[in-house]
Amino acid sequence: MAKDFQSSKPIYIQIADHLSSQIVRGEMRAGEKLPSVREMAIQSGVNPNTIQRTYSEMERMGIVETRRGQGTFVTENEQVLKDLKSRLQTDIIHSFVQNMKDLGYSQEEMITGLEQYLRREQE
Amino acid sequence: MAKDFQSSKPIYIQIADHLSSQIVRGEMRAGEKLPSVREMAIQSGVNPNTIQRTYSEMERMGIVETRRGQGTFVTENEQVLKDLKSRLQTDIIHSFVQNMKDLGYSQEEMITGLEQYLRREQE
Amino acid sequence: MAKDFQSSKPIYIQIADHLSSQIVRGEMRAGEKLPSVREMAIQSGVNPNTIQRTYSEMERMGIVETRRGQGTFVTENEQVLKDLKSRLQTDIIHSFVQNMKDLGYSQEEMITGLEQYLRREQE
Amino acid sequence: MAKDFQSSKPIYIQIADHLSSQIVRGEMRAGEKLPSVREMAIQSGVNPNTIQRTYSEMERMGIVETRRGQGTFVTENEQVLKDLKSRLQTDIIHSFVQNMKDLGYSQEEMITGLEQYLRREQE
DNA sequence: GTGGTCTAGACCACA
DNA sequence: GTGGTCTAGACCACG
Repeated sequence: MAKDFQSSKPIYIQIADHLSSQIVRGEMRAGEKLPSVREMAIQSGVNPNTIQRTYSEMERMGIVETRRGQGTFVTENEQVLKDLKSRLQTDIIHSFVQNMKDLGYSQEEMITGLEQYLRREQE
Repeated sequence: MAKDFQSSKPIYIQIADHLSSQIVRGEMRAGEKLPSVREMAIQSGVNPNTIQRTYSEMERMGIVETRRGQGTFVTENEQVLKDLKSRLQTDIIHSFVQNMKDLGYSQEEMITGLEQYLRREQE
Repeated sequence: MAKDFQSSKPIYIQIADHLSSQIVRGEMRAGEKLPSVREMAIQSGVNPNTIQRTYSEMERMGIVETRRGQGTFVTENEQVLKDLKSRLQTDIIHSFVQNMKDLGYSQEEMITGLEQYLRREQE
Repeated sequence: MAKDFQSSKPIYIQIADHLSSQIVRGEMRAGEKLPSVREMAIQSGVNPNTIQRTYSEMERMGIVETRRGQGTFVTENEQVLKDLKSRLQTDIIHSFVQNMKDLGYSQEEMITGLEQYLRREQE
């Protein structure tokens, strides 16, 4: 049972994001079966309806396919997964740059700021 | 009237973020008076309650001070503003690094990814 | 209270279809406010959650926009409504033609079959 | 193995519809033997239970008859097959007219719309 | 007041 | 067993 959700985002989105990360990182392969709605609900310590919603959302995005009576599977369309990864990456970078720009940082400052942060983190 | 809010974040937060950016960038100076709630509401095309909430939130963070009968002012405590800028910057970098890590990127990939993005943007 | 739903399709889809028809037929105009979730739930004799789902689905399709704390409105993007109407019409005709073809009917037979049906209906 | 089922309809219905079309079009004649459940399952790449259900459904509608130990056969009652065809046709036309009416089209517009669609298709 | 999320528990169709 | 729908009732953030 893992119940560490931040209150800001909906739980069903947080779980979807988490699963998407796993898929994008290759921890779950194309065609692989996801835990059943009920099982995942127990694992995550939430109501099955919430997982249902997670899976629906992911299906809507094409990340996952459901086969009736069989379960939910990572899409076998590798192109979708590739696109997903690059889209996610671009979104993250884009919002980073946007936010830094709003704060008045130049492009150089963004890079040095990031490098400093990473150096500090390594210690 | 400017009504271009993205649906994801609460409007009162979006406005607070926008004002904070202006202050941090130095477009609004310490001690400067902000528009009245009513005026700001008209400018933004938004319900005065929403602006009220924006100002309350910013006061809670120590960014602005309200003086009864006079209005709302950017804090004159320069230290707070400095801290604000560095905190905002750290938050942005932190969430960037976290998100990229979730996608499976290494520290080097984060930097090169950012550099590529910026290079592409310049063209 | 109106509870005449066919069992085959999900209720939330049937309601969405019904609302879409009304919008497409011009009975609801662009920008017009839909009944609140709770009110619509009472009108339709279903649970508010079901209407919630109806509205979400319609928003996903771009037919409707929700403004926080204000309600749900028919989109003001007239182009979307035009496209919707033509898409719905094409879909209907397409599946009609496909089904008739599967039964072995020629194009002429489809038209005469339809004309006969309509003539019979008028009496 | 043919696994191209649209997700909306149950698979066993899709197969039943497909078989019914073949029978109505005369590709399968009265009294002809259908593939065994097991064989059909392999052909369709589907669970035998699903085919079983298809055949049951078709027997319920009087389209096929199962003879113990021999298999499943298209009914030899030609009247049933005639009725089936006309019933299927009427159903298709009926739902077409109903749907078009819901969209606000007049009878004339239904016919011209259909004619236009067919003309476009021919090119 | 509005829409959005979540839980609990139930029932159904499908494979 | 699987996913999908629905109800009942609750709580929350937003405007």
